[in-house]
Amino acid sequence: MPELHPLPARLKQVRILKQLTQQKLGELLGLDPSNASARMNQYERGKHTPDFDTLKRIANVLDVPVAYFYCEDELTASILQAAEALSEEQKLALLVSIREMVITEKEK
Amino acid sequence: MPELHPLPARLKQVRILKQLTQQKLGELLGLDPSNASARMNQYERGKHTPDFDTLKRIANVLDVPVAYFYCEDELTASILQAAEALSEEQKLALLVSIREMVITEKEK
DNA sequence: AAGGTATACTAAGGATTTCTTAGTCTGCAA
DNA sequence: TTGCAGACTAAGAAATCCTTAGTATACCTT
Repeated sequence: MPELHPLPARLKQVRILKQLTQQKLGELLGLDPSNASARMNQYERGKHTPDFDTLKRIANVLDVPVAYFYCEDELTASILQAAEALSEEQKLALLVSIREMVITEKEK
Repeated sequence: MPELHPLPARLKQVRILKQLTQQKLGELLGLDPSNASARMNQYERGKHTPDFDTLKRIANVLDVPVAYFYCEDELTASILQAAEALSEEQKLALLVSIREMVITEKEK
């Protein structure tokens, strides 16, 4: 099994949502305009994987956390993205409530 | 700025928590025992970054989601790890409640 | 229909990074 | 002080990514 990387699908989805072309997105990251399209296409088709620095810039431009591109299920990806907007305090409260949910489920 | 990769710190933390040596963890992933220690050390010191397949096997052995290694703050990493134990239904409920939290915060 | 344009996509080689090998270094216990 | 476990590293071999130079596809416009 060659384990499928979640990045290509997530990248495409968010890029389309933000109405950017592969070329334009690449330029916004600061890639050389002469190869921005080629590189972004390679990432989006899963041909190659960006290094962390590039990944971070992609995440910044698309306004999602870096970890978003590594979420293996859709729902977890959405949770992560939504949680980004929370304050530290709210995140802590969230963590506590998730742990309660887990305990509650076990008791069933 | 060379953007710091979150993986080294997270990897070390979970490995220690599970009381594994770099060598032993590498072997559990299926790395060649003759270089398991060297490779795990390189990942943990941030000298090199594992490819997705290796990352996935590390995540499996340590029982955390792959995205955990890409979370840039501690709290978000914990949220992600905790959320793993939830059912699809519970995740959906969680997503809804996060979105409510965001709206509530805005109203202040 | 033909030509133009925008976007997506790709092969191939040079550039860069990782993996393997063969160790050294550090701390601690006998 | 010797031995051992665990952490760590340099350097070359091997693998992967980046750059170049395009082709492919869909959709307009004339």
